[in-house]
Amino acid sequence: MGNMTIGQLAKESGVRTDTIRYYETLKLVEPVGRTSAGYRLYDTDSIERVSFIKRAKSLGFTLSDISALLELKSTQSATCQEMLDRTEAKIKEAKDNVRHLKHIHDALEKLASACPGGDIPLSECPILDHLYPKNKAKEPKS
Amino acid sequence: MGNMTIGQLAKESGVRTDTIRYYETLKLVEPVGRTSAGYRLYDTDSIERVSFIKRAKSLGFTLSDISALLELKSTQSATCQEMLDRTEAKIKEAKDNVRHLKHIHDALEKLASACPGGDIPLSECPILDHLYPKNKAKEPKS
DNA sequence: CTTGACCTTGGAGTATGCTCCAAGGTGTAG
DNA sequence: CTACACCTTGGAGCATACTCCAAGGTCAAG
Repeated sequence: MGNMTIGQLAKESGVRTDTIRYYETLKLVEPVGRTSAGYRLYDTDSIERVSFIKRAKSLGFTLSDISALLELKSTQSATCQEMLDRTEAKIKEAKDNVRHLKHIHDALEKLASACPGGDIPLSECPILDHLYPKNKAKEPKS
Repeated sequence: MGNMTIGQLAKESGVRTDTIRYYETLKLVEPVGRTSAGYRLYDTDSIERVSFIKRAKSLGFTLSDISALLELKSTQSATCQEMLDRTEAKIKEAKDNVRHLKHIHDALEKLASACPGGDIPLSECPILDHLYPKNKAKEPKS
């Protein structure tokens, strides 16, 4: 086997040739061989492997995570539990990120709802005043 | 005014001196003057300004956004509406990010719930099979 | 006068995941 | 034989927001 050049693998997997070569430097993919001229050769398994990287990435796994997953996969004694553990760690990460972003979102919403918008001068904007509270610092109630 | 060195400003604002100098290269802060020896001098306004950057950053504004906000702030004719617009753009960004992360989260949850975990060999793991579906490709039902 | 904490500048390094480039070799169609 | 598309390598660049370093000047205490 070894019926595909890097360009063809790129087309099949939807990943650029440069990216595939970059993945090779990270030992995520390896050509199955080389032509006499030095061209990398790949087979259908390579497509699966590159597609796997793509899918895992879309689920939030970093290339470093993926490297670990591929190592795990090639370990004879590896169990489902280990895969589940990694997945759950990623779920926790996603949850934490969602929580953080929601916090930001809510704070922004709160600010926005306090702002009347329109042609009111910026110096009286409650959003800006919250962020940069030096405006109208003190102004006796007289 | 100009009663503070960069180290004191750092302490007051909770931002490192290096970071303040970095912000200076981006024109986000400027010392109000220099000593005869060339030391940067700041005043209490500088604390407000650096604190503003810190707060805006915590709400998801990038340094580039913040640069634009500061420019807006120094514009005479600026209105509340412009601040509100920027805030709402950030809200949309946050929403989009939350949506994306939730999507990832849900996909991961779904995978995790299909996985029994335990000592089952990885070759039979439904998570891995989803990501790298070459396992047990075909196996007649015999 | 020395020590030590502070300040200066310019530039390099970190992390992530590519993306692009130059200079050259290869392979195929007409 | 000549295009032209493809392949090779090594290395640089991008974006973001710092962070650290070296080599040197400054300042206050003892």
